Amino acid sequence: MPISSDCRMIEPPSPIPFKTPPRHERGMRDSSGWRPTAYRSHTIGQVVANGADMVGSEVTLAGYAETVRGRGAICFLMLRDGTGRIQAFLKKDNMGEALFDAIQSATRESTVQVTGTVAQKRPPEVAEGEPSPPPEYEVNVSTGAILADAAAPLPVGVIDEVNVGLDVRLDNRHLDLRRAHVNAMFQLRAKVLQYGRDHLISEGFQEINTPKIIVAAAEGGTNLFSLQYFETPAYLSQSPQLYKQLAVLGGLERVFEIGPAFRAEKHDTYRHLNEFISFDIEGAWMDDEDVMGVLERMMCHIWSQVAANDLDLIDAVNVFRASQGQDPVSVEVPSLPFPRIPYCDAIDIVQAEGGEIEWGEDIESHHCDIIATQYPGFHFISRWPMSMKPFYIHHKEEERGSSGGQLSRGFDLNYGRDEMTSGGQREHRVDVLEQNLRDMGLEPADFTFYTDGFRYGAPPHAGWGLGVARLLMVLTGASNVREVVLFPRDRSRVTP
RNA sequence: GCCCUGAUGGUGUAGUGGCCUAUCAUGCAGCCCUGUCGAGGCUGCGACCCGGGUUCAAAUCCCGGUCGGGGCGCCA
Repeated sequence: MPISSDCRMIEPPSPIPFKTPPRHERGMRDSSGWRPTAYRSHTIGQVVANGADMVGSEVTLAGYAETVRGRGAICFLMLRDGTGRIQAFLKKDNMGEALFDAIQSATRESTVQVTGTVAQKRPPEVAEGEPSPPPEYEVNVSTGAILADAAAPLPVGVIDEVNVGLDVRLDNRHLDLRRAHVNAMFQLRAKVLQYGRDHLISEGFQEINTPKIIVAAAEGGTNLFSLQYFETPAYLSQSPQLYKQLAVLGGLERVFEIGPAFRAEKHDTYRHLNEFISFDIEGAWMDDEDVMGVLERMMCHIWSQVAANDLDLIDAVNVFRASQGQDPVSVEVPSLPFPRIPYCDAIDIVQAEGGEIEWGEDIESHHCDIIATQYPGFHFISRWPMSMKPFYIHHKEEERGSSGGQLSRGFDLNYGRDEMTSGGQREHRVDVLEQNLRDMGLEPADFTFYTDGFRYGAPPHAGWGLGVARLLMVLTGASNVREVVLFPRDRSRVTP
């Protein structure tokens, strides 16, 4: 369409003269500090928030055509960008007829640029006795351009209330993301990572990055994806475990990493993916209790910051939930400390409620359901049997379980039935590490890539790994991790 | 890998052997309308996952396949 070739380019940015209240509209970004760009003089959010002061001034806006209501010689275009939503009012008399017709017949979700003057919108008719809504503002368009046409029909409706299957949504994630509640979930994800970072940095942790292409497993157990690294067979990392420990051994004291982990397991559940983002920390001179403290303080910080700053995003999620007949989610800041349930006590709880489990067996999901009835929020399950933990977990000889089995300093953080975090104090004595390997039927000579790091002095240390998507599930009420992962990778999905 | 369950216009659905030339919503297309705002009115468009079988007759029953959903297992 020739019209798209003459879209208006904006002069270079000037200082922003606005004081925008944060988040004027549910789920929209605060753009009060955003500068003009080549394609717009203002964000829609800036005009919506400052409309009263801007009446009569000319603005150029750009966004997605959410709806186009043609009325013959006039036309209402609801324009949306990531910061807000505003009505553009087009009158055939006020602009070129070809442009008017082009915009009036634009398909939904086409991107459109308009230039016009800000005006107060005529108030909608309200029923007798109803209060008039607060004044709103619109743009009386004098010129514009269609930047990119959207094909019709859309595979996923952006404002339709029809519920769309997850598979169709993920195949069209770029469109799915335009939906308010989905967009809000990913804003929340960024906030959770931001607040988590803020908190760890405030406790002296520094951010690191570790390699994801490795030659040997950083730890045993799970299956790895193999690949060819030039002439060498290699794998994708399943955990930063070894590397964050080496960083601590190297004197970085307190480190964290937010990065991908890959596991070639054929699991197919709402809470597992084959590529996921793991939020890991490791700290020197710490034991399991110390890092549990870091974790619960971080959780508390994240939840209280979301409660203070981002409830509009939660609201956006709840609006959608209400349309689907689901209960709203709420942000209840957890109190400190989180309950600590030693493994032995957890077994007692499950047994007392009729669950079948013996000391030394794993606490499975249906057991967690039982525990969660008594501890519905965040809770630690600590001091697991050494036999159930990897060789690098620390133990103290004298700490024995109710049946006499060796306990470890490994712990999990659960919420409800789901495991959020696994962590523990690490074994820093190389001779004990090697004995642990032998106890588990493994050959120390096969693990020198790991144990060699411990031969030159090692601080006692501890750490944990947190599944970011699982945390988001708790915060947003999502029932599947795929909801809160942009482009999830599971057993049957490698695209888009 | 196991058990259960499902596949109908672009999307979400109704439909338990003949009443299906397939329901409804949304969508899409066209027309009318110079202030709509969940716009409205009118007219259209568009679907039974694939292959085989049973039957006079299959969206519907059977078999196989493909692809989903739920539960579980596997999973530091």
